[in-house]
Amino acid sequence: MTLSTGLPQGAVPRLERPGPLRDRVYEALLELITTRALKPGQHLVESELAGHLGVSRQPVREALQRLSTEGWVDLRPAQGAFVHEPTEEEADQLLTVRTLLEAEAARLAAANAGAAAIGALEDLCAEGERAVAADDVDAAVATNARLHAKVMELAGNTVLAELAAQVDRRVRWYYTPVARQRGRQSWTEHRELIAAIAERDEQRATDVMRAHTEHTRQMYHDREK
Amino acid sequence: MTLSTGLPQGAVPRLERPGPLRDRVYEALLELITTRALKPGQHLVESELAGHLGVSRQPVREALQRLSTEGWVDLRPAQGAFVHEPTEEEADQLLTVRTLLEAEAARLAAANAGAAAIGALEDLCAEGERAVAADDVDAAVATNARLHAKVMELAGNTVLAELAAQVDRRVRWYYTPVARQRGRQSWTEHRELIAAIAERDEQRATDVMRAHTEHTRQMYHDREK
DNA sequence: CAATTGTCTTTCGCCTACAGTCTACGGCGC
DNA sequence: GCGCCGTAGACTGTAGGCGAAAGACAATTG
Repeated sequence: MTLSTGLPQGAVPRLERPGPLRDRVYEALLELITTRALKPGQHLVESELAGHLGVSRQPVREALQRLSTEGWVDLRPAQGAFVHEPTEEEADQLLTVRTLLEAEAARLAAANAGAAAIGALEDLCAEGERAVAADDVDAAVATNARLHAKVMELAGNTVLAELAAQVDRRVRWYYTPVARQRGRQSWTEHRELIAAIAERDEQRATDVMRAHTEHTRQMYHDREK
Repeated sequence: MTLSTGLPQGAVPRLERPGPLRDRVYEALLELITTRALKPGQHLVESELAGHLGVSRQPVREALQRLSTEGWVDLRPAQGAFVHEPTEEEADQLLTVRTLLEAEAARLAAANAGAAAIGALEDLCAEGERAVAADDVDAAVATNARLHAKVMELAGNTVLAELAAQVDRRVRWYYTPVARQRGRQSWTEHRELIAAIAERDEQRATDVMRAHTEHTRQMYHDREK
């Protein structure tokens, strides 16, 4: 389809605006937290962050509040923001929820997936296996995230996807030390999941995904032994 | 136990502070939205709201952003906040997620519940049945919410509870016209649920809760026919 | 020496002011 | 009469400032 100008639809890159400052601050802070540059329990002072990022306090405040609602920081009244400190119990609860959401996504994906989608999944899986074979842990982790995201996309449930995205991100934060260790087995499980989806076997897809995330939990509990 | 002043511990009601202004604005706006005083699609102008509530724009902005992350309003850049407009598809997706979360809560509740807790559930159920018998729809709806909240509490998973609370609230918003109609059958299902929990039958508790919320969905789809 | 109290610093919560951007409307040319 | 452009208004986005509450520390008193 073309516009009245004769230009193809997506040709003009909509001249990217910097976008709302608060969003960029949000992403910057989230990056700092997930990378452990800001440590759990640390007191985040608005004026410091503002100065450090070269903006005013207002966008920082708004970013912090959003981070608070999403569970990344705790906002103690009249005292400020502190990077949230994960507890054993919370990590476990998060993983329970994640298992639930991902399993449902797998089920829906199995119900909805078309041939093209399954091909895309297999491509991602192959990419991940290559990364593992090459001992490129970062690439493997990244591809893992993309694979799960793709499954979620195939589920076709926006609400579910948004919840899962948040939960997933936090789970990854808690479990980063663990995740790096269990690269290999993870991908054989992925293969099985894709097979189940390809066969449109909802029950099996659910079970496989449930087992998959449960393995992560087991790994976590066995971690420092 | 007494303090050195001789005052009993809980006697001083900790003199409740008005709490952060942004939170009160948040609750006020949420109330206005859920009661339909602010209609879906309506443009919310910060300065208007601020003037109307007798505060400055800042707390209003912060409240709006929080409402945005929780899906109550849509925040279009450089244009402002608009009350979110529910779609068929979204309502359905939300209900799917709710089913999922509530079913899991029921399962966990069945696994954890003690005798005292089950008694509390039965009390709530009786209260609800009385409300239905008296045709007090508002009380029945309120008790319904408390019952579900109690089950969620028994599940003992904070993360799950928080997610469910948000989803539940939005579902109630979408389905308020429907919910009022299906008072009676709802409570017989509640009885069944409590029985399953009392017997610590996780599978049955899950199934009952799933069927329970699924009935709500059916009712919704049949609504305007 | 311990408990308490007064003060002091730090930081937040909120308000006001200014700049940027989008929308709507009226005038102008075709 | 129709469409385009320019301008004005309105609202949001960002910045900076003031008052107040919470915590820390030291001086004081029993």
